[in-house]
Amino acid sequence: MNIHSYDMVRPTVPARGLTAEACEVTAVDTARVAALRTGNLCPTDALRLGEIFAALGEPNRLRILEALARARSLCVCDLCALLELRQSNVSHQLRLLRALRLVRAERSGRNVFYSLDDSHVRGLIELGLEHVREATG
Amino acid sequence: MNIHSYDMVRPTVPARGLTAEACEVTAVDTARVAALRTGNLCPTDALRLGEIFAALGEPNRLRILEALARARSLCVCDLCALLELRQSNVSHQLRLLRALRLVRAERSGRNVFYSLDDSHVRGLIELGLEHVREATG
DNA sequence: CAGATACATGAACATTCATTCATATGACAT
DNA sequence: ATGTCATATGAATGAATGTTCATGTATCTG
Repeated sequence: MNIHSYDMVRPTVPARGLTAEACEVTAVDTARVAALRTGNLCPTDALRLGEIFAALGEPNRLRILEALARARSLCVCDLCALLELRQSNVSHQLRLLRALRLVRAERSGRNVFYSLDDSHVRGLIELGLEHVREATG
Repeated sequence: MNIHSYDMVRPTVPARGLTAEACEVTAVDTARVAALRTGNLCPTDALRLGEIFAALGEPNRLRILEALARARSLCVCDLCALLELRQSNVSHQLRLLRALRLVRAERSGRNVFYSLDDSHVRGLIELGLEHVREATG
């Protein structure tokens, strides 16, 4: 995922591996495939969706989001302390999460407090946990 | 995310960047941080959860899952044709998705048909899309 | 203003990981 | 058995990206 396009500049080149490739397979149910092609997820939605999941797929970002889901809001230094991560690291992750509108920043004096900018994140984490806990058994 | 541990061998070393790090911050709300520490997401759940999201965070895997969500089941070659990906590529992705119990394989003659092994995946995709479509506006 | 604190950011580095090629396995037909 | 088709897998490689260091910016204090 071209996740480092968080400077809000959408990538102009197709994401890695999304270039058209030859399909070397012969026994294809052509009709079915054609039918599925219509009703496809539109490319930009697919791209954004992938970015969201990629953001959640990084352990430290996930921990940040999970922490913010429990605490209503936390400043950067509290996140550093809680997660035992370098301030620089946390700031970089927060920048990405901000760009994806997953978190929101609010300045208060010298501190910047972050909170979830989205009700869906909590839901995604919970739904994911359900799967994990079922699959583990 | 240590996603290439899909040989079902859980990594014995901590994932990248999860090693304990010094926290160089001074002005921490210690009480609050301590309170948040309890009730934390347990490490193994966090790891698995990250793996799930990382799996969904890769464009081609996401496209595979989205295709399987619409079609009830598809063989590898149909997936290749639909997504215009190399067979080898698709097989590798499917292997990962299998290991995470996101898809299920069923052999039928020479073909192997894949389907979603999990009701949550559909939900995760839908929830993610909701966010994307809101945030885009 | 000078110094300190909290956070942001750029560049560099190290690692992960997606994709490909080559090849192996498994199933069916002849 | 031999050949072909469908899929799986190992190794290699190139690109993406997480983390760190060094430094910059903003806010408060004295």
